[in-house]
Amino acid sequence: MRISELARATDVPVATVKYYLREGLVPPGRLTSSTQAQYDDEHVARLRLVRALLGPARLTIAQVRGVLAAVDEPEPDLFVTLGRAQHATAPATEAADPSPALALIARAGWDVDPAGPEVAQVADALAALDAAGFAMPGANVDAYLEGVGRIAASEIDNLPEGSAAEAVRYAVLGTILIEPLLLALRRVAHQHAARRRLGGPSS
Amino acid sequence: MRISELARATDVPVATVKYYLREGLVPPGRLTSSTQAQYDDEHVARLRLVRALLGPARLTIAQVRGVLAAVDEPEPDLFVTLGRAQHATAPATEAADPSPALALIARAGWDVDPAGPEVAQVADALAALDAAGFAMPGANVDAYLEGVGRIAASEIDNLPEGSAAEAVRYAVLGTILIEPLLLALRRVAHQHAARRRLGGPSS
DNA sequence: CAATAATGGGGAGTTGCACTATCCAATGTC
DNA sequence: GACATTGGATAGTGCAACTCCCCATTATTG
Repeated sequence: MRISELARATDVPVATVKYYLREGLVPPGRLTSSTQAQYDDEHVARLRLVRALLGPARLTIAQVRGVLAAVDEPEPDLFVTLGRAQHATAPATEAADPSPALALIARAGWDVDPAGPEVAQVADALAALDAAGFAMPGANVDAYLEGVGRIAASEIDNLPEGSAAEAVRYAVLGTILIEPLLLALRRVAHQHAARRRLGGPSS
Repeated sequence: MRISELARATDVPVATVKYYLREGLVPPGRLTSSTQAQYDDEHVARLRLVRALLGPARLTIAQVRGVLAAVDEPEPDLFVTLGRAQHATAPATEAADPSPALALIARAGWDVDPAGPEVAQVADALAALDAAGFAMPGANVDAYLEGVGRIAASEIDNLPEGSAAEAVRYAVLGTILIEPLLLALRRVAHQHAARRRLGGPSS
């Protein structure tokens, strides 16, 4: 298919497709002449993925580039690849004090790299809560650790068995793309729980 | 304190404080003359809150305005207030098909307003996953519902008992400010679970 | 086969947002 | 009384993500 068909198939303006091509988010088509290139279903899929990462997942162009690089990498080591994708999506951290984060993680009994960017993100999140003057009710902490632990365990358990590349794709994209769903579900669950406790209008 | 002290206390440039005043995110100080106003600790707290919402929580100025309006409202009905804050932070939804979202919610057994913005957000998130060509392993769905349900139930159970205003503040801010923490914790939990299953390097 | 439309490629312009800089007259401070 | 600071307002900046436009070269069509 030509670029205009690719654009129509994904509902993305042609100019924007060209922009993504320039930015290297979508691989170039197969040139059949100096003014013609062929695109296929993989380009369609890639373009949709880019849109999802830029839209709902709210990544920047540079972050998308990093994530795609990690996915495209035929790296056999899932650990290394996941780490690279994490690093690509991690916002510039400003080195908050990691000790509260480490205390949390110790409480959960998780075995992780204390110096990794994931821990730094937790540290940042805790620092931001603190700076905003928001004291987290201690009773919620265990719920957070258990709920999140349950989710993450299931996700890792259900990684596709097949190729390493497929597992990488699932791990990287699942981490990022599922985030909006989890947050939205939490809000729905809030509504349900609030109704139970506060007796809001029943449906 | 004067504006320069307020700025120093919160580590926000004076020009930016003025900007927030103009935008109505921070209430004006008490004028003592035409070129002097007094600010107090509440202004400091408010300013820090605004920074947290604009920074880690990634809200826009307009969204912050909406959230603060909900928090400031002496509305006794927590339901109405939470709904208003949700609406303020909800990105412009483009009306995805709600049936997959409703199926999910039915599976969880939650009693919620099927036409509310929360459900629409779930619908959008599911549509985005679909558009990106990412098929969620079905086995994870229950983990998502259980994990999120556990978290939300704890949060609602632990709302402060005191004044309605305080409960509103906790509910609104907790919903928004905790999000980065949950996502960061999930990534840490991933690392832990991945180590268990894949035998990554142990710490 | 001539006229029209579309393409790849690339530079420049636009939009939206969150600031940031500058100005000014009126005050506060030393 | 000299100098810095303030509140208030307007204009400008920087960045990210597009979007527009141009051009020489094909493709398509009547």
